Amino acid sequence: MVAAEPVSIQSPAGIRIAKAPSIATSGVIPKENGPLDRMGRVVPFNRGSELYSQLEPANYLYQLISGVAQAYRLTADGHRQIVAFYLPGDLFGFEVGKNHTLSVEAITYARVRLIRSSTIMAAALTDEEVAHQLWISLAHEVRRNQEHISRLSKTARERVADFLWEMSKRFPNDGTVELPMSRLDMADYLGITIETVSRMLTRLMEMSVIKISRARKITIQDPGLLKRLAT
Amino acid sequence: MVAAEPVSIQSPAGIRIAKAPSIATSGVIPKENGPLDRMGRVVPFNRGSELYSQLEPANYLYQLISGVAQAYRLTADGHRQIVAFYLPGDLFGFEVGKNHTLSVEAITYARVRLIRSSTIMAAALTDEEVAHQLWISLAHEVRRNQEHISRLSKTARERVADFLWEMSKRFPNDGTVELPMSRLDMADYLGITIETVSRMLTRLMEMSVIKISRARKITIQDPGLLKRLAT
DNA sequence: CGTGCATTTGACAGACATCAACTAGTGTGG
DNA sequence: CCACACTAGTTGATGTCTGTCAAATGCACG
Repeated sequence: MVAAEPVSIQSPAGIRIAKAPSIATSGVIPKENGPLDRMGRVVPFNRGSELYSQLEPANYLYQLISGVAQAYRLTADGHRQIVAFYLPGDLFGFEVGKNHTLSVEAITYARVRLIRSSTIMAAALTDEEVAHQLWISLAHEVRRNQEHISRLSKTARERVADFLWEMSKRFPNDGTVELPMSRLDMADYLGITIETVSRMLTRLMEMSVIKISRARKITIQDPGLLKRLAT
Repeated sequence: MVAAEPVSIQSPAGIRIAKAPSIATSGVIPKENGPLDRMGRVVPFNRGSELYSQLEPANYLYQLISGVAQAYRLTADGHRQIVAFYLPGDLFGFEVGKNHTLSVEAITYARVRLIRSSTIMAAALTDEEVAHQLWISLAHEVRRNQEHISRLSKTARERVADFLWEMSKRFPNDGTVELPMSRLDMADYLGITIETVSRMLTRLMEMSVIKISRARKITIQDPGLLKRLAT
């Protein structure tokens, strides 16, 4: 039962969040009132702590209540590929085999609902709402992955522009985005280097497409052009 | 009812397969005896014909019985990104919205089981086997997409090597692979140009990792090295 | 007000794309 | 059945984009 009690091991409630920058990601509205709300239990994770790890047995499904998490894969040669960012409402952790193939870590303080796979599978057989919710969540994950695949065969500028565009849609705080992730996270997600990410952001700024107040606080000044640059 | 009767419009039974090259993809063993075998109906598609298209209403789920298909997205600037290759047994076509976000076309003659989404969803609520099969298929698609995301942040040589490695696993004809797709298809899947695909294949051949009998008939001579080159 | 990490900027090198020409394999028509 | 035509695939020369290495700057926290 490796993953049975992640809280007590990885993020004891009450511990202050280490090195948390003053980022208002907590302002993201948690998705509410799904049919899963009464299942499982909610567990808090501190920034940087792992929800689960590659090769670990997969017995739970995870629903993000608040905060942001990232799923990544470490290759033998030390490279890290971030496969997805998870936002409130996202359901993840389904596996075809017995074990997880990705690691997932919280990149901000996050509250996560853990539900036993067996429990949810049983519930889906009797409760149409649960089945529907599961279906929608999986289909969403498939679609986001497909979009990311498209993103990864674009130029660096297009990837960065597309990334900002997606983030501005997923964090609907008018035209300003508080990025919860570092440049390195963005780079590992977009399959480019941090230097290239930085350069492309600078170029977008020079083109007056965006305004960079602080490194992680970015305002979309010309959404139309940004979208077009994302192709 | 755009997609209601694809056969009669797109691939009338009895018509000879246009320009079919002498490729033995029909040798791939169709997956057998799933719980879906009695649902829907089986429809033949000729090489090059569309199973469904981007923006079309999504009312069906598709299960490939035999042959090979590819899912792709066309962008405004004319670029084509192939998101996935589907092989016998694969289930696809689930969408979160009302319409498809990808187009899917057969790249060999293919037999495809079409099942109404509403039918299969209803069946999943009463039949545990159907629910399980659906779950497994979706999870497989998620995993394959995740692996493709990893693939797309590698070097060209690694992408090609990884591609060959995957194909040799998915078409288990001992060490020889009959590729059903063109170099252009491979390029659009791997996010590189046909010239680069060709050069990397040549390099792998020069390294004695593979042997290229004909352009699409490739023998893996050194599986260990191929896997290592795929990183 | 420093200290340390995150981010940006610069110079240069390497990988891949592009443009162009050539070769080989496949289907067609005599 | 063979020759031709056409498309698919390969190879070469060159340019551009992105990676790499190095250094400077800025921001958050103590």
